[in-house]
Amino acid sequence: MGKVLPASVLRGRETVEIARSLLGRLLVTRVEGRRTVRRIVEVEAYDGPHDRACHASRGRTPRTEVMFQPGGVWYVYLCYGIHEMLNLVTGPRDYPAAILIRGVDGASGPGRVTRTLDIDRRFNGRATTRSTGLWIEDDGLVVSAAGVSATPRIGIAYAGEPWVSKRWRFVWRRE
DNA sequence: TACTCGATCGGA
DNA sequence: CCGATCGAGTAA
Repeated sequence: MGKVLPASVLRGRETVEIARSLLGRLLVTRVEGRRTVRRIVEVEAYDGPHDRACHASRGRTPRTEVMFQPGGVWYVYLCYGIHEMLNLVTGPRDYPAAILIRGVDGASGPGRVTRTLDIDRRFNGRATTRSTGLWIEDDGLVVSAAGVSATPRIGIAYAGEPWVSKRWRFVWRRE
């Protein structure tokens, strides 16, 4: 395995860059003794109160409260009444930002990621540490820039310009 | 309380 | 293309 990704690297302001750097890292779960390890291959950044695609752009509400915490906790919410969405909160305290995990090895799509790994809202607000059962590891794998593509984010047409056009979705295609 | 709509997915 | 399915957010 690798080293647990420390919260300190998630508390920087460069959420978009942090998102890109999550590609190739390992998403690890440990629930009731069962362990899963999946490499992250697709992510999306939701960066700050001005980003109209970011849930927290409407202000601090019970649901978005977790996004205002310092980076290093999970934000998990229910989408379309069916799908659990797994996000990693980033940035300093009171700066709402998060990274949606959209794909891992063998699971493409945010709803499939959580269904495959049995991740749901019970992880909301928990830290990204071993003790919570859901964390990220870095095993040193190098992801070459040539294998990473940046595209607009999915399903956020309502956000309008310039947010719909921001290329804040990152997909890693292995060579 | 009464709406509307969504960071999606699977099936027709 | 469309329905599923439910909770957050808003207006009243």
